[in-house]
Amino acid sequence: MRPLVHPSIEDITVEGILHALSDPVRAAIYAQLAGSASAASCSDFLQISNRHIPKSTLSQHFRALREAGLVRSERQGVEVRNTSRCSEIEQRFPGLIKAILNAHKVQAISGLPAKKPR
Amino acid sequence: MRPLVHPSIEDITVEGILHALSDPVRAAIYAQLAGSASAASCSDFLQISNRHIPKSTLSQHFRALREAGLVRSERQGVEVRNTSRCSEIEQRFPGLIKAILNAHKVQAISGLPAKKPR
DNA sequence: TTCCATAGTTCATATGTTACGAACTATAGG
DNA sequence: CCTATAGTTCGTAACATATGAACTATGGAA
Repeated sequence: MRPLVHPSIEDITVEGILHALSDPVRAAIYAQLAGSASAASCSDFLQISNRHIPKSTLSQHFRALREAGLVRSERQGVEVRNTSRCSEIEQRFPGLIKAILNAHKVQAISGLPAKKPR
Repeated sequence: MRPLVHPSIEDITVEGILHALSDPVRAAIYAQLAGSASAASCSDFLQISNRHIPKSTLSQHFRALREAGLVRSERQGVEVRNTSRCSEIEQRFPGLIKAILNAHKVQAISGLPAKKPR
């Protein structure tokens, strides 16, 4: 099995970041990771998605995030802990991640059903 | 021939924007349009690219930008003038476009070849 | 009006990318 | 060594993209 490979900070591209986060599943995973600042395993998201996303697909999504340089994955015992590389990316592309996460938040709020007046 | 179709501002999604701008050609076109604030035709970019990009491909790129809600295209005589919808998007997703364009600029300066993500 | 040039779109298709079940690998704990 | 858990890899079907060829739209000239 190949070792988990990560791009160095200078090999991270805007195109790669945008492509990775243009998928709603990956955006949700990344928002979770970046928001909580704590590591999370692949199977944590299997639970969150209520097992609607096959684990092979989830594994590929994590690989995409990893290869775009968005997350760092490290094996810890039987599972793989993923942490966001947001502080590194913030250094290279200031404001980018914050703007994208905020936009996703705005969109989530706007998509909510209008509240019925009482 | 179908009329040029544009999403209304509330139908524009972050995913759509990120996907559209994750392509280096589209990102370059959009940066040009957003930067100059003036309209530009499809064939202007044919010139700029030194005809290395086929016009059918360019046409599809403009369609992608249009359908993502990033540009507005209007026929004016024989050509189609494209303008950036950045002020509308700024209202819906504050700071998003600026952060992305700035990140592309940072990357261009850092000298990395704009590689297309898989 | 007919013809032509320019600008762009659409179509067919070849090539590339993604999703997901099945089979596999890795690790920990009996 | 056996089993369970966590995740990866592989094969392939479904979907997406790039591009040449054919088409449409518009304006101007003959």
